[in-house]
Amino acid sequence: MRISEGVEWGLHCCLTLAWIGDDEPVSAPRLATWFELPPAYLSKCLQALVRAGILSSTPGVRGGFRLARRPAEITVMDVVTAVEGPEPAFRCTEIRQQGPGVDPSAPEFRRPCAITAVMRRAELAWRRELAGQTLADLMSAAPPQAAERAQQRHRLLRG
Amino acid sequence: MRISEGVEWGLHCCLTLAWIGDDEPVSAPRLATWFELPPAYLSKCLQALVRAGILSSTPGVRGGFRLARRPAEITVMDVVTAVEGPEPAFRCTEIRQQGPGVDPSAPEFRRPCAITAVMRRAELAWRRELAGQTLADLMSAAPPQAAERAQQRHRLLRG
DNA sequence: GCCGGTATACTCGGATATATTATGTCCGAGTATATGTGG
DNA sequence: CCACATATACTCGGACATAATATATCCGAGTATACCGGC
Repeated sequence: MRISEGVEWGLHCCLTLAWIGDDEPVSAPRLATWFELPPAYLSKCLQALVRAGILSSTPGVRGGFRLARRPAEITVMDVVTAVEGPEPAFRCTEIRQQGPGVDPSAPEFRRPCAITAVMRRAELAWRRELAGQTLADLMSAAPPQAAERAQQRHRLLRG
Repeated sequence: MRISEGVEWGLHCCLTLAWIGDDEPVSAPRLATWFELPPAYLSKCLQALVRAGILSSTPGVRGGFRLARRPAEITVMDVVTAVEGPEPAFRCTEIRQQGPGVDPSAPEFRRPCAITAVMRRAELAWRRELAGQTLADLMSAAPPQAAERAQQRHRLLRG
């Protein structure tokens, strides 16, 4: 089990965009040099965020990405789901119905097995935590230097 | 993000072993035909459970695996950790310290970033749920037919 | 009939391949800007 | 000097390679059983 790096990248980029504000978009190569990340692959992750409606992209020579909603309306869960996909981490393959001498149409199999129930409940608790934190919460939780650095860098790279 | 199938297999096998009882061990090939799983790979997963102290293995012609502790002393978290490994799912690579014009020795970097904190908290909630459920809980949550089928199959395959 | 030695069949355990997924790269379509030109 | 057409540089977006990991397989070391021969 392993959360892809794109999640971390996406969260940091969203936070950066939140600090910069909506005045003008930031391009993927700029964000990549920002964090020393491979530009093309970061672009791929940002595209996923656009498809999820978290970011909005504007093409053109001064285009780039910006937040599609206000920071208080974007949860960490939204970003994680956008990058990782909506499927649950634990996927029951119903091996309890396999093997010799088992009737898959038995009524006991109408309900999910106890193992799946526990795993789903745990994953729900995980999602609940992530859904309870918005980008606005992260902004206030981070040290002030982080916001300053973001805005400073923005002015710097903007030229 | 995706939990490996070995977790599901390990949990089902542990539950089966709990129902069968400690009177005699069950071999990996037998458990494999049980659930129609690849025997060698299932063996690999069971070995991980042995290394974690969840199962005890006995070699020899009538050997196999059995629970090393009582079902009430084995949590779902134990099994998941044994199969998936102890590392957290989210691994912060500290990209906040990367990029031009950042001093990695700045005091603000002594504390983990807000993103990592949220991800860790969520993962902790996930682990807490899994640690709160033992094999004994699963046994009582499952329908009675499951326990019956396990014992019946055990007698059947034992010959 | 009983005991000891031996061969055997079955077990786990780790080293070795393959498949799938995540990571990384590349190039084309499109757009706002800057430039040059004519009026 | 102003308006317009055009060329351009930069953007996103998706199709195409590579690397890492999960999945699957194989074979060797070891042990309890079963068998066989001797006493």
